Amino acid sequence: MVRAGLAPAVDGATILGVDVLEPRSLKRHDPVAGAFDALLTGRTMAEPARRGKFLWIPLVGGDPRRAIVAHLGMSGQMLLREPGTVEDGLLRIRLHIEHPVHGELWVHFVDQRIFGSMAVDTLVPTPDGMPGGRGTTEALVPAQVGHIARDPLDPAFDDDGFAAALAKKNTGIKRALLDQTLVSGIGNIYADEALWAAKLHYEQPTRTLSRARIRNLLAEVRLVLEKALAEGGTSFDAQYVNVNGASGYFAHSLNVYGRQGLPCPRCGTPIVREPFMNRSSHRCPRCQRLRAPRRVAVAPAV
DNA sequence: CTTTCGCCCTGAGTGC
DNA sequence: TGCACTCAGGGCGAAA
Repeated sequence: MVRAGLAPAVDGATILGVDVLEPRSLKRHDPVAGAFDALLTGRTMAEPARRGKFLWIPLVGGDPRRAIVAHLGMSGQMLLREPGTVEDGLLRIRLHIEHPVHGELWVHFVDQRIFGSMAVDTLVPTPDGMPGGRGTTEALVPAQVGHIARDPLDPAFDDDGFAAALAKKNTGIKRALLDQTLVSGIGNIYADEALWAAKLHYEQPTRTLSRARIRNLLAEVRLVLEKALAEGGTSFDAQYVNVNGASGYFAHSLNVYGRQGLPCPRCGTPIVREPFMNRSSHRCPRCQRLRAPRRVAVAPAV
């Protein structure tokens, strides 16, 4: 939704100037190729693309091809503003752009916790030759995003490859969902929601999941991601606004996340919250129990 | 090689 | 009232 909102304003626009108010917001930028502002000033942007939680805006022309890369972290936002707008102290980076139709605009990278960051990065070919991400037809992806898997809403996402990877892994299903090299775009909240919908325990070993269960889980993941996109994403920061400035809460749609002690919407059993990877997992203790594998692979007794 | 862990960061919230 | 402390999140490099 950030990408879709940004697209009409930046596609075809030229960058007139760059203000970096918080250098720490450039931690993804490798200065070897040049300074962030110098690489951007005077360049024209194409349509933004997205893969997982990374957003990038390709620059038109140039050799090598480059793109503005942004990771919004948890608290990051890309906001469109009229020039002269007063922004509060959370503004980290500003792009001053001029669009052939919309005229001059400011693009604000606002990030309270400085977990997100921006960079100028080179574009490299995708190994599978498919478009680099949603929003682009070019088979290019920023170098630093190359190891990130496609997200399940990407038409080029490989369902069978994902299932095959799960069969080989020795880990729990939630760890796999959060592993951005396997599948991207799923954070702690969406993982809990999708696992609840699929009636799976977060520690269910991936190798015990049948193809049918994996298919079902992927379908639930897609529903969660689509709902989140439609509602403008999840954020618990009260000042959350989308690219047009409208408020976008998702919290009212949550079935398990943050609902410990409250009844499971499906069976009424109180939701529990359990420590997991220095974070927490929420699940229904009745709907989401560990399942025995259908076929147990037992080593033959000697 | 695979898997796990700690750190980055800061405002909101909690407890004394 | 004020202070100390905890928590939340995604990605990355280090450690196991």
